[in-house]
Amino acid sequence: MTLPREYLGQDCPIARALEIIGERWTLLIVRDAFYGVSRFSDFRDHLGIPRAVLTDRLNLLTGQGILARVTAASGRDEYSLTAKGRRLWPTVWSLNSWGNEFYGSDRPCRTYAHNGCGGTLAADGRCGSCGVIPGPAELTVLPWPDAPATSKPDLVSQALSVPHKLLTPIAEVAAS
Amino acid sequence: MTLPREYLGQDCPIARALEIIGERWTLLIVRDAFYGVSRFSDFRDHLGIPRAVLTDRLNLLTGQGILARVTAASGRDEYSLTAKGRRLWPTVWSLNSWGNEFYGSDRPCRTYAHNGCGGTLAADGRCGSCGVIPGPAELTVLPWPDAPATSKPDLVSQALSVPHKLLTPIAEVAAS
DNA sequence: CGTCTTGGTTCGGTCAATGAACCATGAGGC
DNA sequence: GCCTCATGGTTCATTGACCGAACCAAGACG
Repeated sequence: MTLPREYLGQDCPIARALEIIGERWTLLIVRDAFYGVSRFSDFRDHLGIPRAVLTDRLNLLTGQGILARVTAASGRDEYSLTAKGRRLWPTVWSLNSWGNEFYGSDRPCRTYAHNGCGGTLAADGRCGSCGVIPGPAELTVLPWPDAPATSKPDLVSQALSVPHKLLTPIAEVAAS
Repeated sequence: MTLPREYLGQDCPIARALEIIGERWTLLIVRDAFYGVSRFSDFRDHLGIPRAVLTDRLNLLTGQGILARVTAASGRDEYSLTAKGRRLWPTVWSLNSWGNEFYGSDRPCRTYAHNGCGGTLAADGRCGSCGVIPGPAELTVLPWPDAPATSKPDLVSQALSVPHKLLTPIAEVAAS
């Protein structure tokens, strides 16, 4: 039985990469992992993905060593990006940049700030102030200026309504 | 009726980008367009994609202004990347880089050379000699060293068995 | 002991992908 | 003109992935 996800006969690293992360939802899960999302229910609530599909994708990503699954002391499973997963940041950023350039005009969107110098990330991934290309651990995602606080009720949307360092866990938000 | 390709409710440029180029085959078509593939039959032969799906994807990509369709004097349709499509190079490159880093060990793969200085492109997209990050128009794709000339019979594979500048049309290969 | 949360699995229905067959147009040979 | 082939599709039946809703098991909590 051949794998259903396979692009047959493509001796190409792009095809190989897309076999792993090219399925529906997969890169959005990775994006949320960069935001610090780690729990099944938070992925579920933020993405609106069917549970069965989320189970499948999390198993695939952990099986490929992109996410690491740890059962926390509380008994809840937690998922976090491995080094291999964090190497997907250029891909995630390039999609963000392209989507923002060609489809972001109708609505302003989140921006990314370089932790050290406070500069804003430009389309090419460089910090607008100091010119370096920061990795995800050096970035803070900022809400768009006129973000309505009531945009969405889920924990992740609430956590991202204030500046949030990438790769740091989504904190429990105190009831307002 | 909601669009089947939509990620509902995601106010995010990444989700927006994936709605357009996140479907199966789409980014491989874009990759081939960077290689200079322009004809329906060449995409078909190189990718092994079902005709109906290729029709659908080419219509989608031209509808979104990523590819431009021109009916050549010969009567054949030709597809080429627009400026918006060429802005997908960072995404394509990042996937190539990630796939090569984590899944390329079993088999060496194509490398990319910077036209000006001849340096080889590193994983971060920089030219190994001069340090700039070249765009696709400044790159040449090189076959892997021990490439068997008989690897695949289709025109595109043959054209890529010798060094080939990106974005230049796949030339007719003279019979050997 | 009953209820709630978490993290799933199962199931029927729907929709997209697949491969094979069919078709329309235009070019070239004769 | 007539036949044939290449190109660029469309149509169709089958398969498989995605979907939402329902169900389930284990642990926390009262």
